[in-house]
Amino acid sequence: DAIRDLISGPVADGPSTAEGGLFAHIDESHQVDGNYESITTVKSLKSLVKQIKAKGSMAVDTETDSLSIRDANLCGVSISLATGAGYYIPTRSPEARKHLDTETVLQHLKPVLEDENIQKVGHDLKYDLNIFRSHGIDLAGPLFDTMVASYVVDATRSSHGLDVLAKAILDRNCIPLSSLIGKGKSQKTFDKVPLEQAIPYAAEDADVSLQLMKKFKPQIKKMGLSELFEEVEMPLVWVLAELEYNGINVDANELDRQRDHLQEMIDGLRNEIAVAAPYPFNPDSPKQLSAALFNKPTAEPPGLGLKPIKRGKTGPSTDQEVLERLGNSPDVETPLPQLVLSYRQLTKLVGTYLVSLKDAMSPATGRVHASFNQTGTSTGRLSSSDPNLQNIPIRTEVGREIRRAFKAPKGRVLLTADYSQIELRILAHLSQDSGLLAAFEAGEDIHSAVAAEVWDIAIEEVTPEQRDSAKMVNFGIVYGITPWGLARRLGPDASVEEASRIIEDYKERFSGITAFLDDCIEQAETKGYVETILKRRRLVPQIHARHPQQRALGERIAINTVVQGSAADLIKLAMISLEEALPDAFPEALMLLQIHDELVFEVPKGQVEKLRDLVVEHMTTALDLDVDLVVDAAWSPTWIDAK
DNA sequence: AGAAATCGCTCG
DNA sequence: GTACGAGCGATTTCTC
Repeated sequence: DAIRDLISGPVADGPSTAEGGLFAHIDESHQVDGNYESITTVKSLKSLVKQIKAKGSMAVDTETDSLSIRDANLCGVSISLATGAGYYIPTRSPEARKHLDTETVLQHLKPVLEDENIQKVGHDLKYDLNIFRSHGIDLAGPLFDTMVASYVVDATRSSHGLDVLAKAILDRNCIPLSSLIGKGKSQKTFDKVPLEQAIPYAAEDADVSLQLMKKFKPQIKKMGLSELFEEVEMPLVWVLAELEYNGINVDANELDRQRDHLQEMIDGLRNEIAVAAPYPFNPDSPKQLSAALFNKPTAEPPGLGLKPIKRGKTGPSTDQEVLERLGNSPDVETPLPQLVLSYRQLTKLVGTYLVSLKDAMSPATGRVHASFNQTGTSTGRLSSSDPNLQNIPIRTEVGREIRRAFKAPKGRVLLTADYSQIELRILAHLSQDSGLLAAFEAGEDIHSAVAAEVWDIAIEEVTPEQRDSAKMVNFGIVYGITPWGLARRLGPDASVEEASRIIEDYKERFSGITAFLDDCIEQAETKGYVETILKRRRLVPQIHARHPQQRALGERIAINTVVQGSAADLIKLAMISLEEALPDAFPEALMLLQIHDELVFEVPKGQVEKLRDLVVEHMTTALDLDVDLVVDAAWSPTWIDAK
């Protein structure tokens, strides 16, 4: 039935390009190093399936004609069962007569792919999982994802790409994909690649992944990371695949309305900027703006002669802080700083969100299917890209409006559930600081409670300013506070000495925190790495740097990674247990997004309160900490009102 | 012409 | 030059 879907269903034909032969050669330095064959008959396919069943595990990889899971067509499946060998089973190529069709191939592979007793080894399996799913195959079995394995072993690697790892760990040069499909404008899709080239390239990927697994598996075990890998990161692969497959519904008309509205205001601002400018310049260019503001009137080009406030690598900065200070300065007459601030805010919204979000909508589903990357951060957090749905505006009114375009389908609502003060609660648990634990125990407003301690006053006496300052301190502690950094954020008039005093008082009042921070640094120094609550590791080589500045960074990294990474561990556990509970309890509910301390679901309106109870329960009990976990939940047809 | 670096801004 | 962790768009600079 699912295969019939594939043929007559909504899956569109891949984009076609007319290029051919431009990159037909294979570079000599990537000599094929393995016994790689294609499988093009039912007989040999059946034989392979038999081997897979006997072996009980398989390395697998898919080739497709698109990176976007929702409109990608399968071009072939690679399988490796033994190091140095691999098979490519083409399903879509320029030489269709020479091989089996997609339906036949999947029909024969389905029993082993869906066999929960056959382990699946692969690189970035989340992608293959979704490709199979969109082709009617529900992959099953224990996973070993070599991309994630690399991440668990060393999260700070600059790349966890298969080719990069092959070079670094196996000392092997893989055939570059670009040698098959080209790059840039003339890039073609994999279905246009001749079999002669596709076979060694594709089979090699499965083989190399299998070889990497054999390196990583003992290493993970030796490092004591098997539980993190098997019980958290591998189960999470399924969850993230689900998020990406689900996508989130976006109202294109709402995006267009907002874009048109903002564009009118932008046009107006451009005119005002032109009037205020000493000479015509491009307001999108920081360099030209810098010249317009800070050049002497006699210089070329002529500027307004304002005094630079800070400088970057290439010249005076024109960032938000600088423009705000200029705008607030009584000696500055020009409206230019304020105009550019508004201009930047609006162009940011139009360019980064309104336009690109609409471009990202899948024609097949009308939804946006972002990537949730499992190996993108050094701390254990997820990241999101293509598009990034973890940085949709919320802090300003006009920005927040964008969330109005995120809309549940008819009859359904979006449910958001976010941890309250998660990093400070983690800090309280890890440090066992009596003051912080007591403050959470009492259910007090945490920033006011800290302010009361620091200034030695009753909590009722805390002024809004003191609370704001304490809030800055609380953030700062988790980031690895410095007097200079705190002073900057306390306001334009705050001195470093003042900030130092506050930090001293804080550290005295919360001595358990101080000891914890010192312990993080000491761990980094003695072991070379720090650990989160689930034993996730991050190497901190900066801790032994000779430059004091780099070393100070190492200390801040050590502190922040333990707290931020532990919070990431916690929500990952919650996601896994929720994803397990959902199909039975709420078969119509979908998990859509994770935003570091928040989860977003879509559910029929009538079920939302029951779902909220389940979500809150799983999130608050994901780990048993010495502080209570508090989760705030809200729902609405649109994201903007789910607050 | 395309890649890489820089700047600035969005989020937790 | 400075608080931690990310991704992305526009411009500018570098490289082929």
